[in-house]
Amino acid sequence: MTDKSPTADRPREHALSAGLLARVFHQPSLLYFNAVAIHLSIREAARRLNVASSAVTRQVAQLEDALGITLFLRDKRRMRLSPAGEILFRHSRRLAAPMEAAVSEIELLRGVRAGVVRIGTVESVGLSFLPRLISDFGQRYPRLTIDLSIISSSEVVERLVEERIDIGFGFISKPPRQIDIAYRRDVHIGAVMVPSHPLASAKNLTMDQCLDHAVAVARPEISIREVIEPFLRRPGLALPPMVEVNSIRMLVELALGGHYLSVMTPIGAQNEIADGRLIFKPLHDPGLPTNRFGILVRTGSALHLAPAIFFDHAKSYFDGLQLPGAI
Amino acid sequence: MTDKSPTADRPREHALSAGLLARVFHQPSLLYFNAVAIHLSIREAARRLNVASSAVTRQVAQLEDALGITLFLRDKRRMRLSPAGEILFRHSRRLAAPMEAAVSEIELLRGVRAGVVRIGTVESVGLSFLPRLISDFGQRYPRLTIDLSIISSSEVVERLVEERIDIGFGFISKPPRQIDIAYRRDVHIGAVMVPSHPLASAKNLTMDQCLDHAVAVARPEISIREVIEPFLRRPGLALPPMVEVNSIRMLVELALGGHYLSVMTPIGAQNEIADGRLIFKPLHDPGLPTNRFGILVRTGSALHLAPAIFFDHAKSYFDGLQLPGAI
DNA sequence: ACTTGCTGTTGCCGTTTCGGCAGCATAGTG
DNA sequence: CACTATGCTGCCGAAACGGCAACAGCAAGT
Repeated sequence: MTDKSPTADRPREHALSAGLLARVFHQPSLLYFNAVAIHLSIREAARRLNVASSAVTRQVAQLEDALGITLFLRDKRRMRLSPAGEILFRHSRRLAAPMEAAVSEIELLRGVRAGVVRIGTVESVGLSFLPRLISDFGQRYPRLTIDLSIISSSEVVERLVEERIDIGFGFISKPPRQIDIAYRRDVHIGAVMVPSHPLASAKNLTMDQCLDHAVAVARPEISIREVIEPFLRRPGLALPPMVEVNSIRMLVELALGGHYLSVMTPIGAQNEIADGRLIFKPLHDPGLPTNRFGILVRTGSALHLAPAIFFDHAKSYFDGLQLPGAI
Repeated sequence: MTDKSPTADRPREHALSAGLLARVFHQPSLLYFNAVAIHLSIREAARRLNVASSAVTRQVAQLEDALGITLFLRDKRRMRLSPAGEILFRHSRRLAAPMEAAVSEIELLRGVRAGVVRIGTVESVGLSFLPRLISDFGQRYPRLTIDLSIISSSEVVERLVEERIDIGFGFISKPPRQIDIAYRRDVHIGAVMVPSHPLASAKNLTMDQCLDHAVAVARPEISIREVIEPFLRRPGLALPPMVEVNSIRMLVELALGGHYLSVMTPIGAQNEIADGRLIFKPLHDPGLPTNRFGILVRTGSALHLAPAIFFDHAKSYFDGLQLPGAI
């Protein structure tokens, strides 16, 4: 009797071959049709399939009857695909991939098959979302290795182009041609501060108001800085003392200290925002763009199985996430 | 007995439904698995499938045995998909499309189904390649209507963006974001002239040499003109008398006249080149780009069936074509 | 012209698979 | 407690599959 415990499987003595998968999923008439289409001979197809030629003849005829379509032209001793047969043959080639992909993914799931996903992420995403995402994923796919690098946005792009990572997480608004933002969420830029900050109750907060106070911002090598740079100005007035740091985590800590107001997205501070220790107020400066969070892959080339599964997993994860500050 | 004449079909009294196609192509175990995955109940799946629940139970169990995988978790009276079952279920959704597409295309082929392809093309391609291409296509798909417009390259792009045509043929090197060059061939730009022209025996012909003679070129609204414009210069010397026309056909006629040398690609003159009345000599000016011939579609949105089939047909046609002047 | 070897198809039959019916054990609901 | 629902199993008849033998017709070799 079958074992009913979760994820218990029914061990097979042999791996699942493409031929066996075909027999499991598809009708013999389709299999025999494909074999005849390949060999253009009933007898040769029968030999390859290890069945009698009469079985092949009957199955093909039954398929033609069922569809009401002539699939082969019988020309003396030769079989030729009819135009309709060519069409069916061409489309039926697309049936193998889903089933083989399903089985491969199931084997990954069961730990029968191993794999590696190489990830590059900016710190704010890496420290906030990926731990949970990767933990969920690792439990589900125990034989998968995850190779994670916390790097800058520009280095995410660089490593993707150089094929040193498979998937990138970062804030990039204009990637190079070789990179595709396969998933994107736009997030407001704003001020993160303690609830007791003087600006905590301000309506329609602007950068100019922020600059009346001590401000912490990211250094130029962090991509958000490029976005807010044009707004770090106040004509005719001196800028306040600012702290420039190269860590979003440090911006959060500075805001927690109470003295500084940190200019950032809420990503990286969502825990503190959720439990009330910090608040996030979007900036309303005209022309201030949102920050574009994205999951990045290389353009064109299909992901290998493990990174593809991880990508789907990450996409579903973020789809179901109430991203703070999201539009 | 079946009619063996070419393209004779076996008429059916009813159209082919998705359900019937599923039964024709796929094993009942997969069909019943999918039904249970949808309804999470053996009895409900059985009702929808119009079979006994025992049949469903057995087919699902046989699939699990065949694959060596547990697909459902039986929780008292409830069925839940196992992780492996979720994977198979997700991938099996991709099986319907190829078979339904095959049947739809076959119905187009048989004239059971009608369709329209709206095409926009530049004159040079429209008059030279498309007549044969469309003739072949029309014979194969008798119920398809082809709506052809001969327009400028820029208008090809414009009409694609406005969804007034489905497929465009033209020379565009930098399409807007909404347009994809789904197929491209690069073609040399050069001089078309009669064999008796003084430059007919020139080696490594340049624009400067051409400008020693009477030259015919395209007007600015034809895209090739933009490409060659920077080369229509000779510092310190006067330009020769030039004819500017808005018809590639006219360029060919002018070249045939013997007096003019026409600056163009060989597309539009390939018949005259093939039979020796004209010759084509590529220009060797440093920095002169090739001209990019392309089949254009709208980015992202999938083509409807008829345009998709026409696109495949056109692609195969050009793949098998010895395009004169091609790189 | 004859012979041999190949093709696809058809008749017949045994085996395998499918699915219905009846009944079982168990869980949920009134 | 009674009733209704679930998934599963034993048994059996029907349907489908495929093998064997033979056929008709075509191609190639002698």
